Amino acid sequence: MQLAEQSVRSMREQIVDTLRAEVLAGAWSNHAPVREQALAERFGVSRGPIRDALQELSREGVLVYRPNKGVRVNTPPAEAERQLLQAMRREMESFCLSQCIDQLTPTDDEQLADILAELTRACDSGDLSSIADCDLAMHRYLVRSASSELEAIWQSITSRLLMDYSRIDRFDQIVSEHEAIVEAVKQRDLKSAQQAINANII
Amino acid sequence: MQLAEQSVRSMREQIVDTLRAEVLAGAWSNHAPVREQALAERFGVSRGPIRDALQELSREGVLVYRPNKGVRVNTPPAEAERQLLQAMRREMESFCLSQCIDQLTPTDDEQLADILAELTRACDSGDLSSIADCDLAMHRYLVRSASSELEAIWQSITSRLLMDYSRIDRFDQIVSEHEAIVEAVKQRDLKSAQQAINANII
DNA sequence: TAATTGTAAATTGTTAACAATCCGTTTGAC
DNA sequence: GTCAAACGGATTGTTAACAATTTACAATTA
Repeated sequence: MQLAEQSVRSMREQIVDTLRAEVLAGAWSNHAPVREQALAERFGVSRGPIRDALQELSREGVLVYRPNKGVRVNTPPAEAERQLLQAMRREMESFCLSQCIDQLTPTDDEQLADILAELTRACDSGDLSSIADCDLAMHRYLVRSASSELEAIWQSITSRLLMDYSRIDRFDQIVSEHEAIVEAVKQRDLKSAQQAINANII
Repeated sequence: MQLAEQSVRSMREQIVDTLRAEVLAGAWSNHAPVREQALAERFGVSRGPIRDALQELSREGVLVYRPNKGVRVNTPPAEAERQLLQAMRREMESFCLSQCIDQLTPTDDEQLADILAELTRACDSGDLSSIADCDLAMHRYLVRSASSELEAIWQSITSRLLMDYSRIDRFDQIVSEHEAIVEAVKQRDLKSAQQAINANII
């Protein structure tokens, strides 16, 4: 029953996560409008939860909402904006590390190691969508450990930054950068962890 | 007809703005849950648009959503979080000033002067809710002038900061600080304007 | 032919009814 | 008397139908 409760609750969240991943993976054109009815049939629900999800993604910056015209995929931020957003993201994640690093448990270390393992697997198989998912999952884990409050802001910033995720190459580099993060966190070495995070967010 | 279109469109936005202002003015308890039906009757609409508005305010950090239990007023951020949010807000507004200041027109100067006049009036009459509105309106004007994209993030940060708006005293100081901002902007003096903004965000 | 108006289909916005869940209270067993 | 299960009202979650708006296309006119 707990599981049912969870899944019922997370229906909107589940739709949001699915759609976000698809948009950030570049699966959607930003010219064709997004149709509510089609999504409703695809997910097997009515238009209500779909509208909720689209609204949330609009607020997040992944989609753009226009009155009476539905939503379309947002355009990437301009270069200057992008630099600001990256600076803010670094600031947030450095802060979150400083807040949570001394309260993490071996269980957290395992979770991070699991994410890293999955990221490695994704890089080996070249699954771009999965790589992006794992990459974000690790950063999100650290943000959420520090403050669930900040997670929504972090997501807004990160989603906008990833609207042109042009850095999915150099798989080995992605893996090694995240290895450095996990290792520094495991050692509870704040400075090194912050450096590793800053090196990863480029 | 254009007016009708606008008002129809902004129904949710209107509800959001009204409720946000009330919560930030401290008009709502954070213990009593918010009831959808009551709000629907108050605004003369059905629960649908109300739910949309509550969802948006939840994502913004003003309210907190709990599955099957509705929403309640959020609690203010912890001190460390607050400092991070303030640093981010300064960074955003400084950036927005640098982006927009050279493209502002005399019309913009007038608009800012209007907001300042209203703020002065609100301070004279001691209308706390109106003071907060005008204060935010001026900062929002500058953010929006630089990038409508950033406005949503700015709103998330600012709303959370204002969850304990304890600084509504020293009316004269609020007015003079905003006078300094408007004057520096009018002179197109970026450095001074940024200083004035930083002095105002404390 | 080009522009404009009219019309119908498609789409979004809103509503009210229904289903599922939560919460306080009562009932019953021990 | 105490605790737990069950009942009932209240509230949120979801759905389908209806209203309003947009869009595409055909018909009309200059």
